[in-house]
Amino acid sequence: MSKKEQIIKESIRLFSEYGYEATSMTKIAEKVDIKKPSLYAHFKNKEAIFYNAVEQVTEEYVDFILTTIQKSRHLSSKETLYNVLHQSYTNEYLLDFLGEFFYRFVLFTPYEVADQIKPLIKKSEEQLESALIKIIEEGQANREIDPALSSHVVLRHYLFIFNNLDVDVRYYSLRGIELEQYLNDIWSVFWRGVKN
Amino acid sequence: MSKKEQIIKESIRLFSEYGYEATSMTKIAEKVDIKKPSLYAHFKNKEAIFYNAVEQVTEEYVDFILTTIQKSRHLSSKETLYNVLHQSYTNEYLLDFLGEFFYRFVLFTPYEVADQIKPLIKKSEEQLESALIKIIEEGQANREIDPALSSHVVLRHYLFIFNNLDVDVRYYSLRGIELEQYLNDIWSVFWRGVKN
DNA sequence: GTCTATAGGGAGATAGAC
DNA sequence: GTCTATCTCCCTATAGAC
Repeated sequence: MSKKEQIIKESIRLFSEYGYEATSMTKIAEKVDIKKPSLYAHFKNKEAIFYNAVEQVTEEYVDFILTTIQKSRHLSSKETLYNVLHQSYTNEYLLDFLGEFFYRFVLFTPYEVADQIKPLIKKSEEQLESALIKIIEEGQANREIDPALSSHVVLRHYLFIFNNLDVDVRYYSLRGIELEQYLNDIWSVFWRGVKN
Repeated sequence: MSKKEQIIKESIRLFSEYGYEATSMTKIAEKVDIKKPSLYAHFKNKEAIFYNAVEQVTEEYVDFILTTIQKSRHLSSKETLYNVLHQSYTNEYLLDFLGEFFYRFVLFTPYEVADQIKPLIKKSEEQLESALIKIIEEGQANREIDPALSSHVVLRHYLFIFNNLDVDVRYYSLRGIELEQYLNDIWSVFWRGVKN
């Protein structure tokens, strides 16, 4: 792994744990075992490191979800929707590094870099939404999901769960069986609420 | 309003907008029209200001919810649960100042002050949960809510909505009719999912 | 309680040798 | 690309006069 890649990798961890302001260039340099000024040979400034970190995280995040959807293509809409949730929350790398970072900065974007990173996040959202709405509409065509419901209402609640489970998982430090139970509780009410 | 109260009031706004680290003592001092060192006549340090801010926000937040529940006592469980959500998200003060602050620091507590403020937040959660579980169990006794569901599963989904709507409202900048629509979409799937 | 002045430290960033 | 040395700025916090 090149120094540049190492810097991104370690900065993702630091930014997620401490936040943007509280992550100093010195700390990043220590993690990749160089001195602070050497960072500037790889990136123009701290904002550039952050931008590259966001870019990598959103790409990996979207890739993971789209791949999971692909793999579930032969299953019912119910199973696909459940799998996407389940896989997202039982994959440790996704949960511990990408997810932590993604949600911290989606929710509370540092002022100085907001303009730069908002387009990156918006793009990732659009990719996910267009993949999910297809599955929901297929489910309605199959009569798995109540066709009387607007597909956008179903998508809205699903995305609501998808996005915010992350918040709860982190907040309550849910792992293993507890996480599984939590996911199933939330899912069961959702599915009762949309099934045909 | 005393200077001390002014400091808390303005610091709540600043902390919510910029976060803990990015809110400096100088900015707080400017907002209350004194010089930075004068702040130290009122509070020991920045952490103390933050602690007092959290304390005030959690108290006002819980008070508001418990009062709303009280006022809805003569209504059905369905109406009470809906009202609590609706009132919380159509009250501007709650949404713009208390909510913004509360969720920012519930989700991403600054390292240095985490140990101090976590008990404050935990207490507020417990107060809300014990009030809500009563309403849900009443609803099951009345046959409004499916008694076959565990009341804790219902509470979990309700709290999930209650807590995380805030995240979405802020993220999508939902206001007025859009917010109303969003709330109703989420509510409709939830109620379909728990009703008898 | 409020001020001016300042200590002391850490931040981001740059210059220039190797 | 990496380093040492350093600049400049802003931070929290304190000393001490009024």
